[in-house]
Amino acid sequence: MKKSSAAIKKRDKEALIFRAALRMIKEKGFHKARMSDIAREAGISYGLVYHYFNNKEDLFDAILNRWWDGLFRLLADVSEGDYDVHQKLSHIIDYFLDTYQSEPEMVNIFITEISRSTTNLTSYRLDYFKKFMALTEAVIAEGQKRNLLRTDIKARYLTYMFLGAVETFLSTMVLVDQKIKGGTQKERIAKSILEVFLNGAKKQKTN
Amino acid sequence: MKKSSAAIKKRDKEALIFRAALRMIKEKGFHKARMSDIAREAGISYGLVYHYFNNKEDLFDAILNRWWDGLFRLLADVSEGDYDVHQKLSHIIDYFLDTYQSEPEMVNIFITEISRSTTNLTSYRLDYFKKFMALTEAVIAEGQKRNLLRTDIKARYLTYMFLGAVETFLSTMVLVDQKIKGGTQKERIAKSILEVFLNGAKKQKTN
Amino acid sequence: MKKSSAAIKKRDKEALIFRAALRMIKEKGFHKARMSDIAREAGISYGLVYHYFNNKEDLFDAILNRWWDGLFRLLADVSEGDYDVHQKLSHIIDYFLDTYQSEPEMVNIFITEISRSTTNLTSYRLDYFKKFMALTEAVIAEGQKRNLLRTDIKARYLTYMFLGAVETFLSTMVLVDQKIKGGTQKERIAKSILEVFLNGAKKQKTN
Amino acid sequence: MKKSSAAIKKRDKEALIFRAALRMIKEKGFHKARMSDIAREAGISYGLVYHYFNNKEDLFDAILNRWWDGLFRLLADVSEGDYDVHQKLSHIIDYFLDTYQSEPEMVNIFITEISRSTTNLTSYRLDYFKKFMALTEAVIAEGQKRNLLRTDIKARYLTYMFLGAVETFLSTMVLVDQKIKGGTQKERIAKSILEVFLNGAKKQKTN
DNA sequence: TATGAATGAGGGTTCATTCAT
DNA sequence: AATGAATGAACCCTCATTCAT
Repeated sequence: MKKSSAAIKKRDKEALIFRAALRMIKEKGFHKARMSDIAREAGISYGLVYHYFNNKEDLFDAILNRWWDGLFRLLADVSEGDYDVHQKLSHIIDYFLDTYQSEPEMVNIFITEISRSTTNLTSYRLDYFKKFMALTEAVIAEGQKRNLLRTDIKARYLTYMFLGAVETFLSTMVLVDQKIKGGTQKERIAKSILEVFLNGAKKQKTN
Repeated sequence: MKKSSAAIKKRDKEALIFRAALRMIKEKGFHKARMSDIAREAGISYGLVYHYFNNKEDLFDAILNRWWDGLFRLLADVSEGDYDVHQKLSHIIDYFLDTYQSEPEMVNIFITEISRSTTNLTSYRLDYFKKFMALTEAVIAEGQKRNLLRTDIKARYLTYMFLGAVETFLSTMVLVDQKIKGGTQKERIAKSILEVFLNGAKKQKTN
Repeated sequence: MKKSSAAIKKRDKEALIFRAALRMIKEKGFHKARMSDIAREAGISYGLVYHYFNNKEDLFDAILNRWWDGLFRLLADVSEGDYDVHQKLSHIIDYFLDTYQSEPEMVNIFITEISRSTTNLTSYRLDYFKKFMALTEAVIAEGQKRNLLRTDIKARYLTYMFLGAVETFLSTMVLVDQKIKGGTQKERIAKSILEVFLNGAKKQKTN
Repeated sequence: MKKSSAAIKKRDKEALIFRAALRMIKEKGFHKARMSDIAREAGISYGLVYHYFNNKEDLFDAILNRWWDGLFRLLADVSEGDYDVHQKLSHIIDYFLDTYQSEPEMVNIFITEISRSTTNLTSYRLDYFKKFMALTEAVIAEGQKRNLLRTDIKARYLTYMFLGAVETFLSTMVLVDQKIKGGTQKERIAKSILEVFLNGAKKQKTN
């Protein structure tokens, strides 16, 4: 009992620091977030952070791993599931928007420090990114094979279009620190992204 | 005469430092690019940088201003010009892709340090970003008014879709340091973006 | 009974830590040997070290005391014993070489951290060193008085010569972490030291 | 002119820091001597030390290199010179004693941080030490070959005896921070070392 | 203009020591 | 006795910025 309760405590403190790091890195960016900021935010002493994480880089990696783990799990679920492309893409969109609601800092960091930052980009981090692109591209390509998506445009390009749309919605919300108000707004955004991606922005003549 | 030639010299040296800063910030990011790196890259002593720019922040602002100036000029030209939406959007896409070809560092910095970075974001920098969004949105909204774009989706959302596509194409190229090979590839990318944005990714039944 | 068995246990744990400290200090030096290293080496938690030793300095002192105690006991035995100088010096040499065989860490620490280190030198530690020198000098001086050693050179200088030889043999072995292989090598070394110290390095004419 | 005078200034400041480092490392040892101590001792600001030396380790290496350079030069001179063994050994002794008079900190550091410290011992530093031993041994071995030194004891052991004597004289002086008073004391010490090393400590019967 | 020496405020990390359990 | 979480004072090093020349 003692051991497991201590283990739980250890986990808790780790999570405490983890969340404080999320907040501070979101607020100041990885570079400007000082270890002392994180410690203060977590309400603990300076040195204790180093009890739980080897160094700043490791703490950052822990955050990245959590992000990628969640995303890859979702992509695996989606890939394996028996959905058509529209549903799969819909799930992906939902995942991003849901995560943005439940863990805005996480998404913020993904957008600002991972998705677009060459600065923090070590090669293995780039690999994660490529894997993410590739998995999404696989979904798109499968849609093309099943004749659900146009084939006159490379799957890769369609992927850019799709993820670009998702990211920019998120980016803008991140940039202005916008909150998604309730489920309705989220659904409207999700629907818009999917709609335009699938059917385009052009006014149909027959409308 | 002397004066003006001195002025030209001053301009030249300023430009020299400016370009060196572009390269270094692209390579290392704003935070990790040291003033001494920039000076070395420019082939001058690092004290001299301070003759031409008050400090690192100012140097960065100079870069941002040049970027925004170019972009706003383009948007102004496009807005005032007598084009339909498709052409206007096409011009915007071309501007980004052309600039990426002629000044890849500039676009790189826009993507990594401006577009997505909350870290470097002072409020006046955010204002520039909002203005950029607003101008693009105006183009889109005008397209809706002229019945060329669907109206069941907010102009803002369509704007996100459009810019998201552009940005993600650029981002990916930036991320892997990809060069655009010749005009054909550029045209194919431009066409893809516009095509999908306007007509969607869905395979048409009657095709 | 309980008490004494507890006392024995206490002694045991103390000895455990002591030996671990010996090994780690030998390996890393006093400064670089962390309390946590010592605890890990001893197989206990690092808080526990502080139950047995007040602090790192005290732990170090415990080591020094053990060293000096052994050495002073030997010197006392030798001084009081009814040996001639040659035998006395021979015993001193043997003591060092024997200890190097049985407790190489101890000798290592003596050489690297005590004998030559002004860094770890508090004044009372210097006193020990002076006492050691003085006791050895007494042996030498007695040899001079008994007309067994030359008197045209100060006893102090002869002492330096003698101890210098012993120390350098040990130092070199310590430096390259050399093991003394068997009793023969030890005897040869001991003989060499004594021989050269007493009779010099010069080739005798009559040889 | 300007350049060379600047170069001289640079050298001067470097030497200033070098000497301050010598003093502080002598006083506190390499580990306890802080970079800030050295800067203060040199009368300059903290960061300037890093203008002249990359880091603490480099500063230490600069000291070591100066020491070994001097010593190896002496040994080369001695080896190549047309002296007999006695004179050669005499020159080596003189070098140590002279250096101790002119640069006591240097010798102190050699004794405390190099000669006996396994802590600061990287492999290339050990190599220097071995080279030093080997060069001295070569002198001794040559003496044996020319029938000037006894051959019944390994050259290596004789070398230990010789260097041990020198080092212990120096060590003791270093330990008690003793100054060599004038040339006479130095000569007496030098004579004692050589005398005892060559002819031994034993009282000659025929005296 | 131009140089690069000089400054010093940080910030990351280590580790002896204390303390609650 | 025993654990290891918690603390925080040091200490190394970086780098934007200033300044004498």
